[in-house]
Amino acid sequence: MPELPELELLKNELRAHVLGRQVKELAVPQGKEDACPVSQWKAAVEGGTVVGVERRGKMLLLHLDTGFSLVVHLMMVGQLLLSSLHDGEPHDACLVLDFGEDQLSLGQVHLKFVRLVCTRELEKLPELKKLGCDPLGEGFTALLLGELLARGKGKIKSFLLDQRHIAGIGNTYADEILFQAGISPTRVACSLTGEEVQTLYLTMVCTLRRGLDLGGSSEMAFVHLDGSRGSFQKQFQVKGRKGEPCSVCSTPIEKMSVGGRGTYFCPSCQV
DNA sequence: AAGGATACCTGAATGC
DNA sequence: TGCATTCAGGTATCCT
Repeated sequence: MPELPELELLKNELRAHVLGRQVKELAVPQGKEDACPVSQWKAAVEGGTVVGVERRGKMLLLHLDTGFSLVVHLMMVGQLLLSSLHDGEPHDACLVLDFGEDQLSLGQVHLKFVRLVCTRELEKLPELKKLGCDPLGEGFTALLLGELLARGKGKIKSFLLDQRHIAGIGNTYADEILFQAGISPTRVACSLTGEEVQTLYLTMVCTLRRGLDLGGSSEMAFVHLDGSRGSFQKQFQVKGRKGEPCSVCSTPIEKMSVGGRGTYFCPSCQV
């Protein structure tokens, strides 16, 4: 599942490879034309140069000097591939940015999760407006996390997944973070002690950075711009490990449903 | 306003 | 082999 670290890696790769390049053509493959106003999009994108790449939560933003920005959410299975780096099979693209000698293709995701908007109007976009703070951003501190948690009446796992509070954490990282913090996924968010908030803050930042360092998690579909996979999934302590002994106390890892999401945890370490 | 339940979407795995 | 079903976890939306 692409979550914050995976999207952050893609952002860096896009900055390295497509920033400053001009889009010669925007191609919408056959069969996908009905999903977006093709001629409007072509007019807004073609001839434009990529002048900025940003990540907001799990969304990627490509800013063009035409005054428009592409806003993309990869959902669960979306992939971005750059033809000059990736020599495997071409995938089922729904959108292709053609830079002439090189093509960036967006695949496996429905065009309804791609937005083309005026860069000036960007902050009005509801999907962006609702996003909470970024756990790897400058302003994110243990103090701020504590203030957010104090307002949370639901379970801590659901709190972490709610993009309105903190943007970028998904089901996989949430489980790993809570395991590292020794906090049960069913604890009520506002019940965490000051010490637990501090621990949660540190493990959150640490786990996300670790995902970054290991090239992201490719348990399912995530790949880099060149098609290569990350390796963080090999380091999971709880995700997908139901029945296996906990790495700390050897108690079998359990699975339950929290807020309708599969949740792995150690019943002994996490209280 | 916030949280819970539900629906929809995709690919993978499973069953017949 | 191939089709239908189920599951998974993203988001959006409705309801309380």
